[in-house]
Amino acid sequence: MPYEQTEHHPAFEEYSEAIFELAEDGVPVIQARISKRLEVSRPAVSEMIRRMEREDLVNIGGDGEITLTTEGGELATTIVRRHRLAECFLTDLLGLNWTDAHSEAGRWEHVISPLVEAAMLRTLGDPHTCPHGNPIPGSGYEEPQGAVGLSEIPAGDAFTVIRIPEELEWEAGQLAFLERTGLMPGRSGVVVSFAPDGTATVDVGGNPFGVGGPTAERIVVTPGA
Amino acid sequence: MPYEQTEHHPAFEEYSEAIFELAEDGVPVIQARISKRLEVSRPAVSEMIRRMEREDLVNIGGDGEITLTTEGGELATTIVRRHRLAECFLTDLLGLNWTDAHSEAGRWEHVISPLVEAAMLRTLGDPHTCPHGNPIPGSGYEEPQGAVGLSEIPAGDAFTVIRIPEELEWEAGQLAFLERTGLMPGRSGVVVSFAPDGTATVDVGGNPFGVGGPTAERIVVTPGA
DNA sequence: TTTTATTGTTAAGTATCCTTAACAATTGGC
DNA sequence: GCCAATTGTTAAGGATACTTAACAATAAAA
Repeated sequence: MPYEQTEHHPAFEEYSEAIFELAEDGVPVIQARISKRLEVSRPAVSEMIRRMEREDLVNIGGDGEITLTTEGGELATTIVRRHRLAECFLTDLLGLNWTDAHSEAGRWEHVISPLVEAAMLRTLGDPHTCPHGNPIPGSGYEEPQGAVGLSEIPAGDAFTVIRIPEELEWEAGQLAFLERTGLMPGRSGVVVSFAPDGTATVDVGGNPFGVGGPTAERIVVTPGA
Repeated sequence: MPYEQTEHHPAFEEYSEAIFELAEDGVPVIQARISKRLEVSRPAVSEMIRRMEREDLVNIGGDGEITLTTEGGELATTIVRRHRLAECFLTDLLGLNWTDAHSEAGRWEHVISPLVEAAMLRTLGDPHTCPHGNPIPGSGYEEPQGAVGLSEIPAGDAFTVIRIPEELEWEAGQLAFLERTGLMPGRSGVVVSFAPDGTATVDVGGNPFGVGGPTAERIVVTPGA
C-alpha cells in the first residue's frame, strides 16, 4: 500500500501508447488526434507533449508530426504489449467478453510488472496477437501476405478476418457488435454486396448484416475462406 | 486509455485499507500509525482523514481513534478482498512468491473490477484466505478455536501456523524469510526454546531457526501439529 | 516535576494533470 | 481569394496528494 512510483508517470504511459497506436492505425500523429483518442483537451495534450519532449520521449517534427524516440518507443511497446497480453488473459483465462476485456486491460496495462508479464506469457503459451488480432509487440508476429481492408474484397468473394484495428475498439458498442456478429480474427465470411455509401453487407456464419463504410475500410482481412 | 475515474480516489482506497488492517492487527487506529504504514507524512494523513470524514468514510473519536463508517468499511473490505484475492491468484496461478505477490497485489487491488473479482473467485475455487492465511472478507472464513500467538506456545510443544498478520507483511524481508523457513499457514512445527528477550527458536521441517520476539507474538498459530 | 517523546495541526509550497477562455496561425472548400 | 474549420498555444485556475517547517498539546519517562 505505500505509494509506489512507476518509473514513468501513468500519463506518459497513456500518451506513448496513444501515439504508438495512432501510428499503427495509419492516423497522422498530431496533437488533435491524441486529444480525441485520450478524451482530454488540446491544451492538456500540448502541455503533455512538451513535457514528453523535455523528457526525451517524443520528437516534434516541423509539421507538428509527433514521433516516439527510442526511449518513448520502448515505453509504448511495453504498455501496448501489456495491454494486449492482459486482453488475452482476461478473455482466455477469465472468460471476459471483448468489451469488458478491453476496458479492464486499459487499467491493467499500468500495473503489470515484468514478472507478471513473463508469468502471463508462460501461462498463455506465448500468444502473438491480442483477441482482436493486433500484434503483441516483441512476439515476432508478422501480418499475413495480402492483407487488405474488408471494403476491398469484391462483392461475392470470401474473406478471413485478420484483425480489428485498435482505432475501432474505442468506438462505443463496436466491440460488442463485432463479437456478436462473429466478425472476429480467424473467422471467415462472404461479402454479399456494397451500398453506394460504402456500407458493406457481409455474411459470417449464415446471418447477413451491414457494416458501415469506415468500419469496413479498417477491418483487416485476407481474401479467401 | 481515456482517463478512467474510480468511484473512490485511489488514496481513499489506500487509507481505508490501512485503517481496516490496523484494526485487524489490533493496532490503535490513530493518524500516526496510518502515517507510518502508508509511509506518508503526518500532515498528509491529517488532511486526508479530514477529507475522508467530510466524505463520510470515517469517524474521528474524541480520543483521536479513527473508525470506518459503513460506507468506509465497505470500501475497505472491497479493497482488502481484492488484495487478498489477487495474492491467491498471483501465487497459485501465476507462480509468484509471497514477496512479489504482496507488492503486486498492492497495485492490483485498485484495478480489479467486480467482474474480474467474480472471475478470479470462480477460477480459484472460492478461497477463504490469502496465501498468508488472512481472511478474505465476505468469504465466511472463521478463525479456528484456540488460535494464539506463536510466543504463547510452551517450549517443547507443537504448533500449526494459522496466519501471518498483515502487519508483518510490511516489514522488509519478512515474507521472504517466512517463506524460506516454511513458517506458512498449514505448516506445523515445534517450539524448541525461548530466549530471555523473547526470541523463539522453532523447528519447522527439521531445521531450527530463531524468530524475533515481536514477530513470534504476532504469528497466529494453534497448539498441536 | 521537569524533560522528552509522541501526536495532531497550520501554513506554505510543489508536482501532476486536468479544465475553460481566448487568440493566432494554418488548412481546406467553394 | 475568402470564409470556415482545424490546429496549437498562452493564460489562468482547480483538484489531488504530497512535502517541510514550525508550533501547541498531550503522554510518558527520568
